[in-house]
Amino acid sequence: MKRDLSTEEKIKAAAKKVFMTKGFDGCSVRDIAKEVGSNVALLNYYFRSKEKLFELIFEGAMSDFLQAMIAVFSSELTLKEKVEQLIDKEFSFFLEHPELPMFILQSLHQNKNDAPMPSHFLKPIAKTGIFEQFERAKANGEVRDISIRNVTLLLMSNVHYPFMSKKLTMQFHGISSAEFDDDLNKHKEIVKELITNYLFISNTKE
Amino acid sequence: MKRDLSTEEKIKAAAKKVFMTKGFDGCSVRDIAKEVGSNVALLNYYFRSKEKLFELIFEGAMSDFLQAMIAVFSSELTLKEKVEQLIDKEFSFFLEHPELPMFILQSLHQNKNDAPMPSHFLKPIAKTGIFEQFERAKANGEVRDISIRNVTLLLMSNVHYPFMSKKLTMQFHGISSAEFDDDLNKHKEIVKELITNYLFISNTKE
DNA sequence: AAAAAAATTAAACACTTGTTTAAATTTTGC
DNA sequence: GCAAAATTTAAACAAGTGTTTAATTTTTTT
Repeated sequence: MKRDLSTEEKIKAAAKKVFMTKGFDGCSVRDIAKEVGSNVALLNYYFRSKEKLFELIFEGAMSDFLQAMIAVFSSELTLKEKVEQLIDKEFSFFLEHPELPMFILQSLHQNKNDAPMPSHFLKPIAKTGIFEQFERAKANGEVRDISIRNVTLLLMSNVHYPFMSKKLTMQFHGISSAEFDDDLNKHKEIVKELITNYLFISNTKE
Repeated sequence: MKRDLSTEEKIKAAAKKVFMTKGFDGCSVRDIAKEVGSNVALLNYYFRSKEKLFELIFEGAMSDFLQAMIAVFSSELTLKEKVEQLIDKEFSFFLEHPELPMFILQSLHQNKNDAPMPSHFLKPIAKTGIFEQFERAKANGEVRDISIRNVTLLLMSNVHYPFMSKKLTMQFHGISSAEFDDDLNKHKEIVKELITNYLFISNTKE
């Protein structure tokens, strides 16, 4: 019946690596097969088609993408602490998966099928109660009058973009990868101060 | 000798449209030929290859990308005014060319040839004297102690990312395109206040 | 150990890819 | 008006695409 499970996993790992770096259109199934050290038929044996394999990888990436967010929001911290932790956690997460923001946005940008984002990605976030906590803090006057959507946009811009723009920024300033990583660390601290100063009217805890 | 010039321009326009929306890997030369209403051989007659045509489009896009920046920096304004104007101008520019940030970053991300950014893109910026103006303001105590590179990263993050993340954000919050555009406008004002407040040290506060 | 099931392979499928060729058409210079 | 040049076209090219087929090897079950 069942044999070594690792073949299927090996294909997924190879597909993830190749899709992430080259994108769906930028690679062939033979690229992935070569990465596995096997042949193309095996890919379709386990995963029906290139597209199905991609969707699987994409959903996994999307899940990773949101995992850090959910972890922070689920904790028992004040809103300000959560914002600070979120920025810290996301930065360290993306330092280990720097291609993720680009992969997600690029995939959504040119998705042939306009399939909406599965709601099971959003529910866990709503379930953390972060939105209610935010509205409460706003009503209490702890937080500036700003929509949660604009807060999200602010956070995502400052946390995701730097990892997407590494090549552009390095070339723009003529700096090395190491120098860019230094800038990234400074950026993290700047963003933390910048956003908390802007959002939170006083230091009083919730 | 020479005939109607517009054929070459029509091909460039079609190529720009197709490359922008689908990316280099995501389209075929026949897609572009169909957009022109002609056949594939004509593309290579004018532009040798798909790659050469793409490079042309990319350089043009890159030039557009920096044009607003240069225009603002060349003016005779204070640093604070320049920052505010830059944000305004970039937002209205990208409202008309919303695919540009994604196209630039995606193209740089998976450029097979690791050709560096041509220096003739950067010289015009340096030539505006904006860097010197910034260092002077820092020495005068008008501006916080922060590197120009971090200021750039801050500005680009908050100005470019929103346009790249439209699909993600719309799906994330379940909002319409019009609602997103509203958020975008609010974001612009938020970013202006956020960044100027952070960067520029007021006399009273000191 | 034999039979059945699962996993893996090489080869072929039909189709698309970027590019080139050579012929046809249009424009230009005289 | 005519030849030369420039433009446009259809067709072909070899190589690459995702997928399928059928045969082979390996594993599991009996």
